Amino acid sequence: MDFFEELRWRGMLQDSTEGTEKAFARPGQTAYVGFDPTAASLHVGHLLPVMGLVHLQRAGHTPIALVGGGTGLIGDPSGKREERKLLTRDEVAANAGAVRAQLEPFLEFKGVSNAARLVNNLEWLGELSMLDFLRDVGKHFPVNVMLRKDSVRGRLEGEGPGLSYTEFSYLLLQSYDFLRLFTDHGCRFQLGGSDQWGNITGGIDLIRRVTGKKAFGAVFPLITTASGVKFGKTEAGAVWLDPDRTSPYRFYQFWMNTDDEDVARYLRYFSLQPHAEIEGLEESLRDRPQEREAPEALAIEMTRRLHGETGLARARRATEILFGGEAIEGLPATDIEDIFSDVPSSEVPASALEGEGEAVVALLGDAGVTPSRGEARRAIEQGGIYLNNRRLEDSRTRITLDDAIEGRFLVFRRGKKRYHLVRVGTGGP
RNA sequence: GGUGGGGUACCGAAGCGGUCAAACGGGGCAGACUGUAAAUCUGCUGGCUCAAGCCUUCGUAGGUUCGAAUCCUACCCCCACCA
Repeated sequence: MDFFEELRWRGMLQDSTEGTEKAFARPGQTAYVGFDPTAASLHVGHLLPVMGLVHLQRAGHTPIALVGGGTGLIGDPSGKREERKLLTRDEVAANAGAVRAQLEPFLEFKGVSNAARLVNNLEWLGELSMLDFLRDVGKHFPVNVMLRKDSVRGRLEGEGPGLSYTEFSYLLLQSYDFLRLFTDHGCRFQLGGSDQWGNITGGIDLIRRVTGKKAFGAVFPLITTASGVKFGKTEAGAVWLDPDRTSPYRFYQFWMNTDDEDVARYLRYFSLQPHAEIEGLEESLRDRPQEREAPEALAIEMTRRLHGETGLARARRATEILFGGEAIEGLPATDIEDIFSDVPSSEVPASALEGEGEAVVALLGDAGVTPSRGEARRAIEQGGIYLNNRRLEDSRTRITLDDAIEGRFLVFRRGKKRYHLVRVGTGGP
């Protein structure tokens, strides 16, 4: 199965420019995707273009991941309603380094003939002189055409502050990137999210005007969720690839919690299992959804790929304890420490729990389990708070050292699955 | 620049001198049901408090009044039509 058929089977092809499929039919093509380092970590929303590169490489082509160390300094107006604040050079450089590391688990960067390459557009954009740029690149961009791009038009017609000259210029920079990759790396293809269509065709036009040659582009669909929430968002915020921001446990849980309606689509997007395997999971989802094979397989595969066997094992272990309904009191404190290392935690001095102890609502409010003491009281009265997996019955309960497991940990749970670990301090104020 | 209409809690939107912490809808949280799903149903949804109650909130700053989200003054910001 060639690259294009693969994308189609996976529902990953939103649109492509004319002739793209035919051009890809020849082996040994090179294609790129750009990632602007606007944050210190990629998040799951970036994963679809990443998977695009993965499938590209598996089909024998050469992927280039372009890190936008230069374009990240400018800011892409595509899909944005408002002008964004500029990041500093240091921020962008730091972010660019992180992006690079996060792509490693997905792509083969060495040891194969079609090894992935990683380039940073700061290499050429950084030394580009304004006058050269305007003469060599700007001359090829009719402003009337630029004004018709959705990314620009949306900002001009919409309400709000419009669009700065800086962001208006973004299209030229990304187009120039494509031109450079075309000439320097023989890269004829650019892939990206559907919001990148305008930028990609801009590059194709530039390549044609400058070199007279043809380049191609294809875009992936916007990932939707059945609940209408933006893909990759949870109550806790974005789901990051960086384990310091989103622990392997929570990353695993994110996939586990995927709506039934979305699981099949996500499997096709993200799973590298054989097609038959994926189809089998789809069948399982359809015929015996209560067994939850499909979301579990998805969670396992994604967590293993990003965080390795160790990360997966920890996530699984914590999941078993946290959702297996086991009594927490029987566990040794050392296990608790390990299992709950991924869960939000706070600390309380042992002295506060001596004697009369502390009112549970004060503890919950101060620890951030609930936003306020009042809400802690309400939650308890509604049966929504658990201590060491046992429901609290009375909002006037006081917590003493006796409640702590081995005198060290209090495991609170809000609702079905939001845990919080309170460590009992060894002393001090 | 002229004329008219607005700015209410997370969002939308009622209220137009006291009974307003503020209707209603959405969102959020919890409970029941389940499969760590969806849908549905129920409850809660400013803070402190066991509670009575107290404190903060209706664009901003003043004022009138026993009492203001509601009336007056100034200011800021939005929207519509006109120029």
